[in-house]
Amino acid sequence: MATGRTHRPATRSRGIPEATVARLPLYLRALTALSERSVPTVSSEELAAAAGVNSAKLRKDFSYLGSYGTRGVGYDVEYLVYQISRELGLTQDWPVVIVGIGNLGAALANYGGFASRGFRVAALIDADPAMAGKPVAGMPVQHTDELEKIIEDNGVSIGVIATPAGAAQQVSERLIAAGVTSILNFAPTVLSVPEGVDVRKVDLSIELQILAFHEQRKAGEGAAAAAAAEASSVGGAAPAAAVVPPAGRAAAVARKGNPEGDVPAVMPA
Amino acid sequence: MATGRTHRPATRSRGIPEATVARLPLYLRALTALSERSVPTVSSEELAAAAGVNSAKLRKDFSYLGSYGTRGVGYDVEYLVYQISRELGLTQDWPVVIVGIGNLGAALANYGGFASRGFRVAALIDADPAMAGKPVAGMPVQHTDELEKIIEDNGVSIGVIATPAGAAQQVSERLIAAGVTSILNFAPTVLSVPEGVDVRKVDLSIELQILAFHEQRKAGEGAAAAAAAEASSVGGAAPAAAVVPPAGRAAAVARKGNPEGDVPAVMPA
DNA sequence: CAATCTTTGTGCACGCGTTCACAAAGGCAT
DNA sequence: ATGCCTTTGTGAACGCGTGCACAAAGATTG
Repeated sequence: MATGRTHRPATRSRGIPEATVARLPLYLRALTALSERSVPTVSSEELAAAAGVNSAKLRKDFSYLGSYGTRGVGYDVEYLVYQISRELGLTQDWPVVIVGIGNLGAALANYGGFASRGFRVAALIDADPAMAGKPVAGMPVQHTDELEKIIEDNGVSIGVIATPAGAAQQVSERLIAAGVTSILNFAPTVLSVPEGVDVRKVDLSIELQILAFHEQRKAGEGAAAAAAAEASSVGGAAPAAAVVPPAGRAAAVARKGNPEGDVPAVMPA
Repeated sequence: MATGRTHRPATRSRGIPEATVARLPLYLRALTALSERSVPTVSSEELAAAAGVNSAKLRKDFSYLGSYGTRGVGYDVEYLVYQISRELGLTQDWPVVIVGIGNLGAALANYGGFASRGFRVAALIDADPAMAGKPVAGMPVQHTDELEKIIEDNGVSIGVIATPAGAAQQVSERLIAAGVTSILNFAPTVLSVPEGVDVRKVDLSIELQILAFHEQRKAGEGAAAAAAAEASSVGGAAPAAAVVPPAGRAAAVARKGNPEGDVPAVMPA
């Protein structure tokens, strides 16, 4: 997965642990699938398997919601779907705006599942005047100048930022000033926002780098491990540390141009 | 951020805590920016601010790498960039394949930052025969039949799945069988993979749902809190629990069709 | 109606991650 | 050369999250 929440640990939301909240959508998805197959009840064991988690963890998670299971039987699928949906606030309508209609923004706009769970794309906004009026996903792109008006008129509280990194902070400030209090940020930047505003980040680059780290480890254990691996197992970083010249730096790394700092996680224009 | 890692807690990679690994790309980005501005050194305080974390946490993170800071001065930017890059395995070339060239897959293929940090798109793969040969991001899309050959010929170990949810599991199995050991999954499904394979998931829908949860809480605290909030503060779930009829279920929630279970986080086709 | 069997709900312990706070280290000025 | 001032590196405490393991609860069967 992507990176975790930024800023504002949100301590503990009304008694429901953050970790549990993050899993509820997972359970909901699995439950919805069961519901469509008209399965009446599920045991924690089955559902946990479907969601890819530990059954004890799942039971504990549900216990925070008030646990409506029946011992010896399991959980009522329909009822749980309702409970979780309500807890997540999915029983109401959430208008969202997408700012930055580049490659990624357009892809997001076309995302079908967007509308399904209570989320509705209220507007597509882009700073490029040439984009204004162009239909994307059956909806005309509007110019950034309209941002404030759109937010207020539609009562938007959730904004999606898919702009280049350079514009993200400013866009977030405008969104927040206009009333947005939750932001999903696809731009590769750390947004600094005031207290009370939630930001979640999705960053392809970071995900790949984390995978690369583990990938390198796997490879290192196999063959290359013997390369320079003098058993200096200080439990520390890596064996190569002793090989690297304390001054032989960035040559192989410091890449020219903008490494990726100026475009959102996904973006061409 | 998106959702966290799936399966395989990867215990603790060679002494570097997983949480630290997840932050290294963040530091690297901030350091790269400093490097481009030719800033020679940074203090943990400054860098931490740029990366949006606590300075003590940053220092501890760096201490796992072997800490190359100078007391009273700070860290050498260039050197740190190199160290982190090496630690993340970014000094080598990582060929990746993107499977599922729909809206999202295409957007990912066009992602500029992809190539910059050592990641190189080796191939674009799609199951639709009509897509075969079509150029996307200046590269011809290849048919799924070629998948195994492509993986092996290019020594690909990282795969990106951007297919509909229904195809994801099968695609992952083929990728893994062909030699892929790290997967970045954009499809809204839980992939079950064998030991040793790393999977990270990016799921727009889940992110939005988590934001909605917090958004609802914020709104609830303000006005609606008084609605049915009899001080039944059991520390449990929510006040509304007492309001919901124990049998009045899914009506408002169980949406028809496929809620979003069949398309990747972003995707039209 | 009683016994049995299944499955929930949770007390408890453990480990990771975060944060504080401070001693050690090193540069720099005098 | 000596002392001051800054900043690192880390010991220790704390809190969250996870998972085990089991008692309580209820359905089901005879």
